[in-house]
Amino acid sequence: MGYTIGQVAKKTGLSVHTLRYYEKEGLLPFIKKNSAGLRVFSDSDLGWLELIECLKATGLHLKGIKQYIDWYIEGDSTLQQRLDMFKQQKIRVEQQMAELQKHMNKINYKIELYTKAVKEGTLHPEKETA
Amino acid sequence: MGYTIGQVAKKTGLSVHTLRYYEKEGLLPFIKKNSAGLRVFSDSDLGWLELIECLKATGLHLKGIKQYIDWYIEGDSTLQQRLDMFKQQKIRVEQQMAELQKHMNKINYKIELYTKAVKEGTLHPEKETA
DNA sequence: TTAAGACTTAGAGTATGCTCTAGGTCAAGC
DNA sequence: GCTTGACCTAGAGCATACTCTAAGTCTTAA
Repeated sequence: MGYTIGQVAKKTGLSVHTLRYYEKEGLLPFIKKNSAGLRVFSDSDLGWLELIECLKATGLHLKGIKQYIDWYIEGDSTLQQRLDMFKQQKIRVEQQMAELQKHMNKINYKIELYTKAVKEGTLHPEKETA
Repeated sequence: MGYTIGQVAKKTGLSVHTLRYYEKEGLLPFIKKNSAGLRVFSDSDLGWLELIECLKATGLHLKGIKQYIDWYIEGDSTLQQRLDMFKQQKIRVEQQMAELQKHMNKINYKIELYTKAVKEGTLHPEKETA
């Protein structure tokens, strides 16, 4: 039930460097080291990495993620802060989804436009810029 | 039908510095300058800025955006490349949407979990890590 | 006519998030 | 015993995308 840093790198797609960097930044405070000083990642550590990815991908910086982890370590006195953070994050994701849909519409329009243009061999720039 | 750089900054939320930076990087090659050397942004330039934002927000780097603009300038011989780029971008957006939905699920789960925990005054860490 | 305020260029500086290097330890296999 | 390969630390270096500074111009209004 323990993984080396190399195994975790393969599993997650993160580099060994990045994993060490995350630990240095306080994002992986639960990793054990064995007698030889080697990191031993547990399944729970993999869970933390998943959460880090989730928060990062939804717009939180490493600092914000560290804040959450610090709250987690602090214990039950920070439950409300953590809940608020996830609620805030939810709002962000909803905004991101709406934005993404708008961008998708624009891209679909461009695909239509360029599909026609490729067929005709020319784009009429007086009708379409950008 | 012309805007100063300051007006465009206000309209778009980008900084004056960023607008000049974009121009320097070749992302705004159609901006005119008046006799005093001041930039005069047209509505078409605002359109380009919208497209830049769209491509940036969907994962293209400024280099990739510049590539598109260079193709645009090159003319009809690059119609296929431009179409392919938008198609590629569409695939990316679809992936991003799927990812975002997964993250949303995780966040919703956390909100449920922490809502309960706040009510009860404690989170049971043996059941939930990260 | 002079001061404010928005603009100009060239180029330096910064924040974020890696990414790599140097120099070293340790365990396994030939 | 020696090499290989994965690991270690500390710290330097890098890419991206800004962000700011210095020094100067131009327009407008008191």
